[in-house]
Amino acid sequence: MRISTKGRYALRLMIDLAINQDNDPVRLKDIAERQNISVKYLEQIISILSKAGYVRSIRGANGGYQLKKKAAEYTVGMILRLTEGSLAPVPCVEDNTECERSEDCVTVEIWKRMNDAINNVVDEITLQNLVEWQQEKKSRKG
Amino acid sequence: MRISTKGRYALRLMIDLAINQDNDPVRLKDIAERQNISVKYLEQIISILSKAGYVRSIRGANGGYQLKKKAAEYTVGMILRLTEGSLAPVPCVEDNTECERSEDCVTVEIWKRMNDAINNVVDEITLQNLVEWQQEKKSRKG
DNA sequence: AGTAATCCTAGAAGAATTGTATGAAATGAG
DNA sequence: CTCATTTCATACAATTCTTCTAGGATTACT
Repeated sequence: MRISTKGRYALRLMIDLAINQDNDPVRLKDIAERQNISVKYLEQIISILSKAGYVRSIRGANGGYQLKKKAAEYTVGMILRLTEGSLAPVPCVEDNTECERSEDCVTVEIWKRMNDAINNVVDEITLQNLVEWQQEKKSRKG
Repeated sequence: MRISTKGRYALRLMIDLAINQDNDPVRLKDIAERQNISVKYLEQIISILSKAGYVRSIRGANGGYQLKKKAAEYTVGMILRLTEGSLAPVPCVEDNTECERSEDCVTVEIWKRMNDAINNVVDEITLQNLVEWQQEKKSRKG
């Protein structure tokens, strides 16, 4: 049960955007270097974030990306669900689609609790939290 | 981030074994019918459980499988981890293998919390709990 | 001996993951 | 206007994972 690189890279991308959010838009090229991810793969990932309206893109020379809203307004859950598709351990707990075995199914109680536990974590952590953790870590190091 | 059929079937298999645990060993054929899973796939799954010592197998005619221990002694976590491989959202939190980015990594905090949350759920639910839930459900249904 | 069960290994079809590759479109700079 | 730089769009390819199916070997009860 793994989070894929897509979701993990999306998080790092968003953190990078949040940290390097000055006046100028941030180029994918720079993010790619800092995060050690290929530009081409990042393009695909940010395209998802862009279509969802999470980031603003500026095309052409001196172009790049910016967060649309403040870092505190993005939760980890929003970002992961968007890029990963779903965080539910089984399909039936994410959209309450009943399966044909639901009459006899006891395991669904496991998945519900698991789902709640996961959501509790990812919906409570914001991008802002991550930025602060990053800065604390940096200051302790340096 | 899904639990695969392997893990889900393993759970249903173990629940079925726990419920139909009388004197006689339970045949895969019967479990397959009750759970609507192919015998051949069940063979592979129970082989994992058997090698781990979770079930006892009796070969030959009138053979089948039995739980080795009491249902209360198996947690959902034990069964899922065995069959799924790992429940950790990323590799680095399951065995504390440091990745080369750990110096700068803030997302690891997310994965740690997620991991703890998941483990909290699966390690607290026992096979016995599931059996009881099943029976309650059945009695409510009539 | 025959039947019914587990045991073992191989493999196959399809989907998901993790990217690359190619080029088009937009835009600022000179 | 042209060039360099950047985003945008789409295709596809290699690898792994998932989800089984198949065939036969082994064991043991009757």
